[in-house]
Amino acid sequence: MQPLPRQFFLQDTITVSRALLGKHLVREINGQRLVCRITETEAYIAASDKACHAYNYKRTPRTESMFALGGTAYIYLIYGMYTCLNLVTEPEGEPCAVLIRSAEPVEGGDLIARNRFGCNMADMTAYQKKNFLNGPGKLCKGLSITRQENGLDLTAGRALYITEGDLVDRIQVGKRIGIDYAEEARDFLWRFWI
DNA sequence: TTCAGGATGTACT
DNA sequence: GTACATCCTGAAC
Repeated sequence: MQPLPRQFFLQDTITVSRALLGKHLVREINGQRLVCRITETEAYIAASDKACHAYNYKRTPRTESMFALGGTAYIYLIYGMYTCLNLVTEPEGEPCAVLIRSAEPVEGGDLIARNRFGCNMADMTAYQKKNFLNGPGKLCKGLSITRQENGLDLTAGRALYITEGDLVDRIQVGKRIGIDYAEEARDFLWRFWI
């Protein structure tokens, strides 16, 4: 399966956020292929969004990769111990991105389970199954995504990329999570899930 | 099943 | 020094 092309990521951020639902996120590491289906996303848009790290085009070492053109990975450390994966959107110089909040395994499930819990999928408890990849930090842990992948080109078809997945028809919309500090932006309906 | 609290380090004031 | 696009544990119910 081919990686989605540059053009996909250069679209409007909300459009990309919705379009990413059902797509497959592919992680290649140590010659292994880990694939999961994206089920929840959030949009972050520099120009209008106080919750965006690059709000008002604020450029810092951390936000640098958000300024790259669409199709770049923006990965940062949160709360001192977890990483979050974002896919940069829009043309170069527009620091916008989509946070991948949750997913479900499609291929390489045992390897993902080992990254998460140190056991195969069949040995996971009911609680672990329910909390497998349903959060941005959990997803990165399961797919072995770290800040080393920050700035990576998602269209090159190596290490990390997106492919066509499943068609999706009932998209849910709501407020974003964990950004109560962001004044009016906390009420933007920029979270999408299946 | 829900809830409070702590872990932990980087970015930015 | 403070806040943070989170997650896990343990206790109460």
